[in-house]
Amino acid sequence: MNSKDVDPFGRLIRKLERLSRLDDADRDAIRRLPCRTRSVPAQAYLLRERDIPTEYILLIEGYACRSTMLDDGPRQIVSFHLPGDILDLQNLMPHAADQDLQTITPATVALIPNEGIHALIREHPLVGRALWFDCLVDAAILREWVLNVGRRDARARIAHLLCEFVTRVEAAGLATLESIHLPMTQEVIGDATGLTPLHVNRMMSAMRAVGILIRNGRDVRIADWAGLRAAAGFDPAYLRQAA
Amino acid sequence: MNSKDVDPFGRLIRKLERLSRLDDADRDAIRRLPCRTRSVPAQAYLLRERDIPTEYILLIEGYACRSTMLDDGPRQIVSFHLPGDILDLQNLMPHAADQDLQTITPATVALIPNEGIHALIREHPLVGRALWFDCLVDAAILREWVLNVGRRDARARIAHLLCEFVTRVEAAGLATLESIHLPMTQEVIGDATGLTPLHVNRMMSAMRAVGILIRNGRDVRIADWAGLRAAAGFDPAYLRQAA
DNA sequence: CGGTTCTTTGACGAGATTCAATGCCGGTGG
DNA sequence: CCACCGGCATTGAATCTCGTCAAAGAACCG
Repeated sequence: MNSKDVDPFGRLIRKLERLSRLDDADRDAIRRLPCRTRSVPAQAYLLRERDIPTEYILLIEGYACRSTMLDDGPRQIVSFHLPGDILDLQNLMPHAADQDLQTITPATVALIPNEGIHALIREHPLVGRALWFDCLVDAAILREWVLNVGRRDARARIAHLLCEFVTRVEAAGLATLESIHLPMTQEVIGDATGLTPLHVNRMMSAMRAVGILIRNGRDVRIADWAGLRAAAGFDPAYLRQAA
Repeated sequence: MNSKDVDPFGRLIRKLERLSRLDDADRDAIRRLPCRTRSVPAQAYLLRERDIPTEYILLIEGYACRSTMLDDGPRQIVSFHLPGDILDLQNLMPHAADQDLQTITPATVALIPNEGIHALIREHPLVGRALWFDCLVDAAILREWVLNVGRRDARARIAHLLCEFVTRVEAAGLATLESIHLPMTQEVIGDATGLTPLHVNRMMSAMRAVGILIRNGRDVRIADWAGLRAAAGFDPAYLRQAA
């Protein structure tokens, strides 16, 4: 048990403050949110399509994604989530989930009753504003994904995905460029880029061959950040975080 | 000049009320928003990447889209917009535009100074809430687009795009299924689906051949809604509007 | 160690792009 | 009112990227 465990809301607060100002009362209100925390294994479903959620899911540790299955065939991942993300804020508009939420690594989550968040937003407009901004950033990322999947070729698509992920992880203070460990398998990368895992493999091998990536066992790292960025045509402006 | 012209905010108010409750004071506040209206031709840029917007753009008549150009080559359209849509609500978070906004038909827009919208949100929380919900719906549409472009084949992709567009136009009360006229060229459809206009043409010819679409001169209409829906695997739940 | 999951390799096939031309519709001006 | 012009749609053939099939090898887990 380290100090992070006693404040499940630390990363959330830090993220919101990167987007918009909060005052002490706002931070306290967030910290007093009712919640229960759970540990879940990798590949666990946190929420399934058609479920009616009664709690918001705040990711505290580990990585997760949102995905849809196309008639039991191919899967499309539409977003990745980091510690500090509320995974289903869209649940603000009461509705059955229209996608699956799944961990990609072992994770711990905090479950917050709907009414807790609703009261927080009602009584703390600055928090509401920051959460709204967070939704806007998510939407900007989604627009970039449409572009990525729609118009880039396989190599650039994968490179762009990696650039975005690494930038987000770094901005969240979870790792540095050198120490970043990619938690996703080639299959997951394929599901996020609209490619088959086999083709992902070919492209990643090619990027290793030219020295952009290096591998250590199953662990892939970025060897040439400038090269990766160039391959992706990556411009981080849409992520709205100072480099 | 018909009665619609005198209330530029009518469609916006109607859309917001489909998402969340407003009271009389809210509606009045919207109607009193300062604005100037402009007529613009088809294919006109309303905002370009890197512009710093000072006014929100409310679409009053006609159709528009949001797009990005990939290194002066292929274009990706990431959303279509209907009358009643505010085209750059993300401008709530002050930032240079990261995409282009362009009309696809002749259109009329209302330009609303930033501070007008900001004051409206500050003083009318129900309006803020409805606008937030509107952002959530937009995000749901974007997630569906990622899936569309990432995992469906060309025919299903085009069919899905048409289903979504028609459903939105109908829900907004702009036309009925029978009377709908598609305002986009095959090139525009290609830019929205990540396909070349030539391939769009082949797929649309195929759909005409099996009786899903019919053409009258340059005007394409839907002849077999059930068939189109089936070809697309379309489920309108994500649009959050009662059928 | 043994089994499972993830990664890798090679050959082949399909769907989409590209290239090259032609045809059609609709608007404009003589 | 008709002829021309420009944008949009259409067609066919060649090419290429990515997907599919089949199988084996490497890494991690207990």
